[in-house]
Amino acid sequence: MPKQVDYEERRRRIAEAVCVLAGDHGPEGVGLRDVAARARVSLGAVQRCFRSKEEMLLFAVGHVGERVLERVRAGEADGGDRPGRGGSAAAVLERAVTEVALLRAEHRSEARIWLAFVARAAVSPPLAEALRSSYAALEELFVRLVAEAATEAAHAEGRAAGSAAAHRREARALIALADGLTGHVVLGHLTEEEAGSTLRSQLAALRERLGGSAPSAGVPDCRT
Amino acid sequence: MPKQVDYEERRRRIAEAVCVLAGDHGPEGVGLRDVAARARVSLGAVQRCFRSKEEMLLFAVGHVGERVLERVRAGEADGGDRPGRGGSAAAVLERAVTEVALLRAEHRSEARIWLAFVARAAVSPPLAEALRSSYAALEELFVRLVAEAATEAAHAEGRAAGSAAAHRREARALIALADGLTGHVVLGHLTEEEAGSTLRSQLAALRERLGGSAPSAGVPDCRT
DNA sequence: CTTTATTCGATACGACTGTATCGAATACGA
DNA sequence: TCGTATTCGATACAGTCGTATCGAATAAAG
Repeated sequence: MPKQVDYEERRRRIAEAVCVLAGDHGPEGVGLRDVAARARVSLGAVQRCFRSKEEMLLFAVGHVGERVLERVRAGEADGGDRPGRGGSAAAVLERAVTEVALLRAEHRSEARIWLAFVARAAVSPPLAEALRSSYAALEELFVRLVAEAATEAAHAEGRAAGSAAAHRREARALIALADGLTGHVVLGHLTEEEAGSTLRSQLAALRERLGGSAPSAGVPDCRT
Repeated sequence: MPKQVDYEERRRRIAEAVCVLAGDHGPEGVGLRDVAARARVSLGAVQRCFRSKEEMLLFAVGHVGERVLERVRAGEADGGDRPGRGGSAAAVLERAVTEVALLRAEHRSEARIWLAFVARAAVSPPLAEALRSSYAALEELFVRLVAEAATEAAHAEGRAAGSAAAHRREARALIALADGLTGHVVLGHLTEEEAGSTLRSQLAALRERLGGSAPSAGVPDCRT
């Protein structure tokens, strides 16, 4: 038998290279040769790892999606384990949506890649399918977070939490808002701070809503 | 002199062809030859109209942006002229944001194009500049609409309208929400109806917020 | 050591791409 | 009517793309 290689590790490394290049030139702008050079492997190696370019891009977008979802879950665990500390359900939700929005400069590259892949998905059905499953998982996670925040708020004020349908609508709105803000920051229409402020103000409004009909005098509204 | 042609008309026709093709294969996927064939002109004619492909794409995205903004303004005029009818400021705002979200199936192509161009703008600075100016205009328009809706609601309840900064934040959130929903519909993660419902429920929440701190018992919440 | 299955890097190929060039056709000004 | 400036469509060109192919190198099995 020939020299045995760790294909998984290699695929990951190639995916990493794809991400870097796709962030700089868009998914269509990356060539297999550039990827190979960036990943320090030969063109043939790339070809043996992925049957086609499309398959490579598919793997790469899954890679990014997993990383983001992983960070979201990590933030959930940090705040959710000790529900008495500063990590209330509302705080966990805020951290999650901030993570998804990819506002921080260090994640700007991921934001560009994600945006580019979403756009390309409008053309490539298999890519669309991959992204749909990512969003489906994200939505379920957010529905749960919203519901938890709602019961928390409702319990504090002695009211009933909203319906599951309402929670789902709020979750969808949050994800869409985060995605939209991501695009606006990548575009340069909004700065990182402006987008963050917008996001936080909407979260504050959501908290008020979830608490029941009581307007709640002292909600900390974030000015900017 | 040679046969004189209407360049403006030709550029528009070419831009139309670019839009159709870019909607199907993405902006990178359109070739000058395909554009020429679609617009029923020769390759040379396209080259004479636009110095380069980039310039052509720039013109095309401006074309789309103008069409959308035009529709938004048209909806504004329809509802704003008679502020006693069903066209309250809030209704005008709703129509505007719905138009921007490009949810209707007949505008799906425009939605795909816009998404693709936003993604490409992350790579092409001149394209980003063009889109930024489009968003800047859109934001000013929405700030105005939100402010009008706020004064309307505040007057009805005898309270003071919010600050200009608050209105701007709401406007930005609305645009981002609309953009995010556009993407989710194009992707197939949400149906047109789901996105519309999400949008309307957020608008209802915004109306409550703008009315002052009174929770207002009978706001028509739209279930889905 | 020999055999054999597998991976290696390189190179070849055909199909595009955007751009440049060019002679013919055209229609106005003199 | 002649001259000329301009537009026309076609073709040439250099480059890149993704993919296919191929002999050499490699390492486990017999």
